[in-house]
This record gives sequence, structure tokens and C-alpha cells, in this order.
Amino acid sequence: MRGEATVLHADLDAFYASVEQRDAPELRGRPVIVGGGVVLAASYEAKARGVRTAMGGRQAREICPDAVVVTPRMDAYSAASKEVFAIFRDITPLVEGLSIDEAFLEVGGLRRLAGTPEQIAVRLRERVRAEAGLAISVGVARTKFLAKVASAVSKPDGLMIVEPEREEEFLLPLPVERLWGVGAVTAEKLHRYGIRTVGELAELEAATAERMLGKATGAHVHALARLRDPRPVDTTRRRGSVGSQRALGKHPRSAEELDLILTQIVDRLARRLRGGDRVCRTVVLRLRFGDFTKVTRSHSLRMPTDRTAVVLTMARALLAAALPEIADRGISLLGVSLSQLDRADRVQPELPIDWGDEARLDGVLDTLSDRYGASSVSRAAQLGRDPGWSSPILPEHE
DNA sequence: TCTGGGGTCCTAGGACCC
DNA sequence: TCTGGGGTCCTAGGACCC
Repeated sequence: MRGEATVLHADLDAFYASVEQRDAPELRGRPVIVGGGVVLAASYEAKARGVRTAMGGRQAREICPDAVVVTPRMDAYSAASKEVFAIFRDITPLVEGLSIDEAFLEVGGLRRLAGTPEQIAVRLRERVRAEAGLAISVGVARTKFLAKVASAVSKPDGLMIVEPEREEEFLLPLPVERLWGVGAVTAEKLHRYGIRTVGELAELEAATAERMLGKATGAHVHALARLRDPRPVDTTRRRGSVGSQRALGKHPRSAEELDLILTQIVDRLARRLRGGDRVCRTVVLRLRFGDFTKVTRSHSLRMPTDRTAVVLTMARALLAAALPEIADRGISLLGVSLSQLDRADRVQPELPIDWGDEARLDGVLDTLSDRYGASSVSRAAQLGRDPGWSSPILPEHE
């Protein structure tokens, strides 16, 4: 017995580009590209001409010279996403958001109240169209993975139901790239063994797949190919990290410039942290050098924090330690992410969050000095403690 | 193809503790 | 003096997703 198809995967079509076409009627029916440097999103008119997400902006304009290139309006996309998620939650409380434009909905318990999964999916699509002005594709299946593949296959503006008894017929002929977790590297490995379809992967023993791809990836994609995906729709998932980064182009940057950019990034992140009543424990500095190789440098605090000054001091110390390498190799991206997040109210009240505390900060900076050398870190510490350091973007109070 | 910005999960070695 | 095995945390890197 396989159970019923009660999981919906709802996925907005060409989301950013669709919001732009919704808000600017003159863009409707025309190829629209969102983003300049690389393509963040392309309307279906642009996709039909070969424009793809993550393609370089120059190449996209060559392929599709009459495309309208629009600067991203993240606030508008975020607002549109909230509208659509409100519709999801009005349909069922069992919503698991996957990203800004897609979610799983479990509708198994709603038969008497709202009808069959198919009827619910039809109504969901109508409501998103009518109330948010956007096209959304929906896949319905017994598992999350199958629902996700079904919505992708149904695009654009489609609805596909995978009946439990037709799952093999649906999935096995598809290319392995359709499996959730098979990207370019894994696909290439499978191709080298002559495996191109999901069915060919499913015929292997699990142990064989694990040897080819590594234990976790092998077991995971093999299970998916065998139609096994026990993960339920999980409404309790919360963001585990927040990050922000900026691409810097090619020309050299002074330490002062980098420090300003770092300050802006950290300021934004710490605000987001406090806005969500969250605290973080690990600060990760992300760097991409002139040759586009990437590294990370991180440090974990003993106590969680949401203070701009604390995070900034950590980030500055990590950056200061990397400055010699940056001077050597150039820098093309600078970013920070904050992880080991927790709810601010879960931090025990007797443990002070105020990391302005000099003694504690000294302890952390000592650790970093041991690792990266005292001179580079002491410079960051000075910056972090300098009372005059709060630039116009950092208000006195937090 | 000269490459954005936001995330998730897994692996692996070393430190440290029992 | 040399030697276990297991568990957890930290750091760094990598694959993948939208």
C-alpha cells in the first residue's frame, strides 16, 4: 500500500520577472531579464530565446537584444511572496516554505473541508492568479520529491498530479539531473558510469550508488530514484543562517574600502537578526579572490549575540587576518554569514548578551591572535573599540 | 560562459572530554 | 609510558538549490 497523493508543491513561475510584468503592463508579452551582471530571473519570453538563470548579463543581451533589463526590486518580491504564502496558510496550516517562491503543502486532512488534493490545487492556482496576479505551477504527489518534480514538469502555469500507481512510469524515464540533489558534478559522475536516467540509477544496488557518489549523496539520490522519500512536510523549519555578500569586480580595493563594505554588510545583517528576534553564535567571513577561488574564515562565540559591535569586531578581526592574502591575490567578493542562530528569547536571561564587555571580547581576540597573528588582529580590535568608529550608517543606539 | 545573492546539507580533521 | 573508543564542537571546504 502506497498511500495517497496529498502533498502539493507550489512554485511561482519565473517569479521575479513575473512580478515585474505584473507591476508594469508595458513589460507583458516582452522578454524581461531581471538583474544586470548575471541573470537573476528571465520571463518566459526571454527563456524561449535561450536566456537562462545565472547566465552572464552580456551573453544574455547578445542572445536576446530586445530584452528589457530590469534592476531587481527585492522589496517588491518579498511583499509578493508574503501575499502568496498568506494564501497557502489560508488553505492549510501545514505549509513548509522552501524559498521565496515555493512551498510544500500537506492537504491530506482536508478532504471533508476543502475537497480532494486536486480540487485544492486547482483552487490554489485560481486564488494566486486572482489575488496576487501571478502564475503558479503545482505538483501533487505522495511524497515531497515527486510533487516537486511534478510541478517542474508542469511548468509554465501548470498542474500535474502523479497518481501513486503511476509513479514509476512518471519518474524512471527522466534524466538523473531531475533528482533533487543531483547537480552538475554528481550528474557527470553518473554519466561516467553510463547512467543517464533515473531508472538506470534505480536498478543499481544502494551500496553501488554510495561507492560512486559518496555515502550520503549516494544513499539519498538512490532512495529518491527508488521512489523512497519519507520526509514529511515540516512546518517547524527555521532559517539556520543569514548572510549578505557583495561582488567587487576586478579592480584593487584598499583596506579602508573593504572595511566600509564590511561594516555595511554587518550592519544590515545585525539589523535583520534583531528584526527577527534571533541571535547568532558563529560569524563566517566569505572571500573570493581575484582568480575566483573561494575561502571562508569563521569564529564561534561562546555566547550568542545580536550586537552590531560584536559581530563587526569579529568580522574585522577575520578580515584583518586575511588582508595579506587579499593584497597578494586580489579580491572579487566579500561577504559575511551569521550561523548557529537561535531565538533571542531562548538565551538564558542570566547570561548577558552585551558583548561590549571588554573582558569577553579580549578572550575572543586572543583566540584569533593565536590563530592569525597578533599584529593583524590588534588592528581590528582597535577599530572595533574605537568610540569614534560608528559611521553614519551605524546609529548610536541599537 | 568571465561568473549574483540568498540559502541548505555533508565531510573531514583536530581539539577536547570521558 | 603507551594505549583504547566514543561523542561533541569547531573550522574549512564543497555540492547543491532557487
